[in-house]
Amino acid sequence: MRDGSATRKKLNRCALDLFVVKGVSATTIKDIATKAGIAEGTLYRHYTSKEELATSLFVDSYEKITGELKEIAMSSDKIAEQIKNIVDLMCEHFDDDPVLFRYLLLSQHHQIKYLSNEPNNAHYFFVNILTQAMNSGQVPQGDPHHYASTVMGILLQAAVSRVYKRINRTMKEDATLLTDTVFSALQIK
Amino acid sequence: MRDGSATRKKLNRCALDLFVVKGVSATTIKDIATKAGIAEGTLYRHYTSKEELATSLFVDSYEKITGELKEIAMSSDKIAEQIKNIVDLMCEHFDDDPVLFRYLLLSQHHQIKYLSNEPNNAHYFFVNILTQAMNSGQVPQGDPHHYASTVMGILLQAAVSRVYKRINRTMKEDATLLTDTVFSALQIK
Amino acid sequence: MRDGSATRKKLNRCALDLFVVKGVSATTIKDIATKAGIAEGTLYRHYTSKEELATSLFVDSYEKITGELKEIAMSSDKIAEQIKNIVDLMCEHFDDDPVLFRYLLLSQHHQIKYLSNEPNNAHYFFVNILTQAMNSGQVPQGDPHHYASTVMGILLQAAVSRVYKRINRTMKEDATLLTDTVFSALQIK
Amino acid sequence: MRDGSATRKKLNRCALDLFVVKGVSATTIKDIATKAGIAEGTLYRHYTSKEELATSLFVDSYEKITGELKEIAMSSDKIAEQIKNIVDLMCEHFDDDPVLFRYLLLSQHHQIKYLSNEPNNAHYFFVNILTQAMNSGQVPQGDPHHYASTVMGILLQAAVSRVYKRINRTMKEDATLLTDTVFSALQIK
DNA sequence: TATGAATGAGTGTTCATTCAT
DNA sequence: TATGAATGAACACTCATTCAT
Repeated sequence: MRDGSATRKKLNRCALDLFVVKGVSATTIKDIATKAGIAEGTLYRHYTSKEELATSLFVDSYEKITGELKEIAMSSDKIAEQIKNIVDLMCEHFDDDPVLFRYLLLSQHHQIKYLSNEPNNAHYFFVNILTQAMNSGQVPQGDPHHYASTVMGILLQAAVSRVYKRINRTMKEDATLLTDTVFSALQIK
Repeated sequence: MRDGSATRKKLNRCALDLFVVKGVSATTIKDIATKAGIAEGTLYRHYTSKEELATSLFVDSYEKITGELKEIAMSSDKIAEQIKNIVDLMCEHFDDDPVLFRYLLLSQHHQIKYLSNEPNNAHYFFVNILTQAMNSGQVPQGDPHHYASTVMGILLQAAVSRVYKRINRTMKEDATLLTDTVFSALQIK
Repeated sequence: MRDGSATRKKLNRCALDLFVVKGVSATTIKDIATKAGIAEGTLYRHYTSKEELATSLFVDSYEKITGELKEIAMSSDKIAEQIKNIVDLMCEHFDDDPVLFRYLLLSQHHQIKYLSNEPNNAHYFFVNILTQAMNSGQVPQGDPHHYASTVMGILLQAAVSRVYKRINRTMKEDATLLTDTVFSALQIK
Repeated sequence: MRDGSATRKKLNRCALDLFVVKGVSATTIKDIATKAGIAEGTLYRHYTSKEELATSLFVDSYEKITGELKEIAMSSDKIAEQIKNIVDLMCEHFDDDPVLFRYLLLSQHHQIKYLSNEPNNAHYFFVNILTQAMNSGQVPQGDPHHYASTVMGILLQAAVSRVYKRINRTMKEDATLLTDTVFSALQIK
């Protein structure tokens, strides 16, 4: 499979680029094959359908990131540290591959049903660590879902603002600013 | 039925419902016609194409809301009042027609190019009022784009959290909470 | 039927113009109605279908002209006079309404089956008078179908050449020239 | 079947047959596909649209014939020889593929705009050689457009008469007769 | 593994025709 | 007689998928 893995890599990247720009259903197999420089039939050596390709791109990355988030959560029990580390992680991921990040944002509504464990998503992850932080008095009492929604909103919209070039700094450059904004919003410290 | 205005209303509502659930390109004319109880050809008496229907639904509502935002901005020069009124307005819109609101959220990435005036969108609206507030010392110095992104993130994600039933209160019920969260995030007052 | 006859006249003329430019099947009811300034449904007060309209326009004029040709044939038994009169008649018709004439030319292949009497068409008309002329020694012996084809070819192509502006004189202006050309081709006189 | 050239050939022939009998716009993709024993989508592997197919069938053959006419024109400067060769060529083409010839006749009015060089058509070809012949005294003075129209009319109507079975001899059988008729009409020799 | 011609169900759209007004 | 909104069958065309090579 020396040959196949290079083809698959090119395939994944080209599909991703097109999915982000045109959307999954508006992207055709022909589009992908042409851009990747392969024949249309070749795609079916790697995926059983376009849908499987789209889902695979989403699930693989989403679960990888979610896994990293969980590790971070367990590395500390101070909410300030946890949030700082999460913000750093997301900034790194966004700067590393903004197209992939954007795909995850755009696809979530349609793909989320394919996750191995639905409530295992980012929102519930934040609910968990914020509930713990509330219980240990690090965050004022309140609805943990409202808090989780607030954190995610601030971070995701920061990414969206970069996609639309409303903000031209990297995420990493604003990591501290974002962390502080989340702290303020949640009245931490 | 001499004039087709009732037909058009039914058409718009059914199309909207389907677009939100399945996405625009996955929704077929047949889907819409069947749900609206009209013939497929009838759609074309009202819109020249499915695309025009999708765009029209977006642009009409988006520009209506943007217009209301502008009025609010001019009704006061105190940022706290402005934000309170904006939050109230968005809460009302969401509760009034969550499906429409969700459509606006989902479509923005593909439809935004059809707006009569692109930088006339919500992000730039917030940039403007926050810049004024910064100049008059009501908000600490900082990047107005970061502030705008933060406000939008908090409000939009609050809507998203309701769409996914992570939060089951109405937006209106949380209007004060949301206003306060925005104030905290921006260190107002 | 004071009102109806004016509508019908406008209808006929607009349909004719469009049929000639775009062809019958490429012309839509909407095209015709718009150009004639009437509603789409109104057409069906006058004709049962688009096909009937197209056929009616063809048959009415074609049979009128064929009738006139027959009268000419009986008005003399000298082939030179007959041909001169026929050429004059066709020149007049063409100059009077080139669009109608062109419609007859273009439609003949598809409409000819609707004529009340198929072999009653122009070709067989010429065959008849030329056979008579051959029998009375006014034209050299030969295949009357070849002669008929030759006469029609010369006259019809003269019309075609005007349609395409390759010749800008009226047909009438060339009536004598055309008559003489036919005489030469058939070795009359 | 690795290459689609056999499919394309069958496609072209079946489309041609149908276009001639029913007209281009009345012929459906389904008609063509069924007759050719292929799937509807297959047509689009060879042509981008029905229109392109229709135009391609016309232009390819028309320009091939025009090219041959030009060669003939240069092979001699005696108008009698030129005309004899042209008539022979057209007779051969007609007898070889009457359906194609008929398609060229029927389509010319709508397709002529797609020719690479409009005045490069048969009419202007005749104008050119007849003008030369007039200048060298081989043909009496006169309007070359009238002469060209006459030649084309005689030849094309001879073909039409065969299409409608008014004349049942092949064109080739009448080649000499047609040549002589043209000579008479133009008063050559 | 890779190809790309072929497939055919399904799509958006058209348009002749109907009918309540 | 005239209207024009509504119809729905039919159309041109698309595209995910298959399969012989």
